[in-house]
Amino acid sequence: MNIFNTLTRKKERFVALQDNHVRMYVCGVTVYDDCHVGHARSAVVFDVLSRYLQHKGYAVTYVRNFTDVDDKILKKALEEKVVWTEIVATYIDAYYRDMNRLRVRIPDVEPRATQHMPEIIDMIAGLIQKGFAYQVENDVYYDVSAYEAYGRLSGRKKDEMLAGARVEVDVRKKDPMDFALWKGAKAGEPGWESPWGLGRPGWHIECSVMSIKHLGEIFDIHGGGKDLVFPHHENEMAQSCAYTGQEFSRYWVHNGFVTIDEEKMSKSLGNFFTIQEIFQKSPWKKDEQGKEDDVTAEVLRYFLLSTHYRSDLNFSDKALSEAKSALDNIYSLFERLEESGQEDQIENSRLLEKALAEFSQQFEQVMDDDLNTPKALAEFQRFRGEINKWLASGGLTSEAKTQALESFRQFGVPLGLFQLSSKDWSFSRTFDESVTFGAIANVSPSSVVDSNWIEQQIENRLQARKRKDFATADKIRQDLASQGITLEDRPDGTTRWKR
RNA sequence: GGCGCCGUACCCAAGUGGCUAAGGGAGCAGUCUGCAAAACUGCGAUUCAGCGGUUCGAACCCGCUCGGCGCCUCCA
Repeated sequence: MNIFNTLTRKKERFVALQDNHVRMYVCGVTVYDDCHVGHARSAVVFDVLSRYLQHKGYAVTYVRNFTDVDDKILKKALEEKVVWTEIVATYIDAYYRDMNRLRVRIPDVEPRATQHMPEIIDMIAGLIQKGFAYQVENDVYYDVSAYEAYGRLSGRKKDEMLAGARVEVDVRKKDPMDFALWKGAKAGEPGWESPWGLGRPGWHIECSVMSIKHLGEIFDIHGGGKDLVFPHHENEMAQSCAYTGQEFSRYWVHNGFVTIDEEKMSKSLGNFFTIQEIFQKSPWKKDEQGKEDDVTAEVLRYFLLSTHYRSDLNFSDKALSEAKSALDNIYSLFERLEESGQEDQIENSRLLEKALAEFSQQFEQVMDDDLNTPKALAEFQRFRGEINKWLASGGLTSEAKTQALESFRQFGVPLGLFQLSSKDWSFSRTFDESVTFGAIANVSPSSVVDSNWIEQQIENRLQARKRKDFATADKIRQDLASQGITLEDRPDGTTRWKR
């Protein structure tokens, strides 16, 4: 497959370092707050990358870290007046909760900075020894002037960046671009024993240490959001290459932002939605059995994959409901494919086989092209259209239907889509257009009109229809409609309602 | 100030040198239905922000202009 490499700024043919084994490292999160949709995107994108590599037959070793000691965590602990480790525990739990709901697979290794202190200290000591780092009081800095390739990943030159640097420069640093490898502990801060006194690692060093430890000095893929390109990944690469004297990651993969009104979703702008609140406010919630999140997760994943991973993606209620509508079509096809077929429709069934071969070939081709998930979804939709036409013109054999359904499920696996039962999906149709993820806080739509009363009205209407008293039946429908409730009569005689 | 990305139908979004410019949403029409809803079918850009250039040929390459965004500071 081909993948866009930030390092070379072009699509490159992906060749694994070792036969069919792919080693990938993705920067996870700093656990000091709930994750928002931007984090969800990154998680889903790399989830799909790892799934697709597996689909292609690679064995994948996927490492994703937790940054579990850092300034933001300590700040949060002070604000909340709790021990910093409690902040870490709380948000790691929250992270797992969100990732599970999004059906993001758990990586093979999830290392934490605090569990790698001896290795971190070793690497820093090694960098000092090789002349790439220097100590100032209780801090250690990486010396960018000792590493001439600095700026290679992000495509910038040290001098050019200086012009616009808006940061207050620590005068003790040799070069303003030098960054901390080790930070001496100030009073009240946690610290680990080191040759430079009590302290904690700088942000970038942990990823170098943990990727090298778990994947080796050279590995295949290093990923993250595009905001990590500079300075995080630039620094990681500089210190790793300086330390090992070799290449570090061979392919650097970065996903685009999630935006709100075309502006980057971020904590500082305050324009973010947490994954948790998306699920809580979801209009597609079901009330029973803990399955309530499946539909929302499916919608969110479809939405996140409907734009190419390197482009920015604008988040809105409208975009989510469009994803829901697109999925409705797929799942309603599933319902029809689950019904028994017409055994004499051999010709259509033969055409289906041909279309299926073409679909699977197209799917791989577009996914091979830098993980073109929007096009992959378009291929699914196109295939759906073809099947519908055969279904409308005579039908398909039961065998063909089963085969078609299984293809959707099989090729849905790399995307983490199309795995729900059509039944679970169809009973989720409770979309309420008045629900706005941002505006409506804790108003449950069902609190407006009592559902028991609605059920009673539906029963009354059913009786009226049985007597062929359509005037009464229609009046009941209209009354409900005036309160924003739509009724839907099913072929099996039951009536479904939605607000 | 430096570096970079983007601008495709009413909306979202693929396509990045040559077959009819994918797909989804919305809309409209039809099928189905007691009526509806849902679903299904059909319709929909002579045109790709604007201008100029390269080329036998450009939405795709080059230049300029306009508009939007990002990184250079913690950030997925």
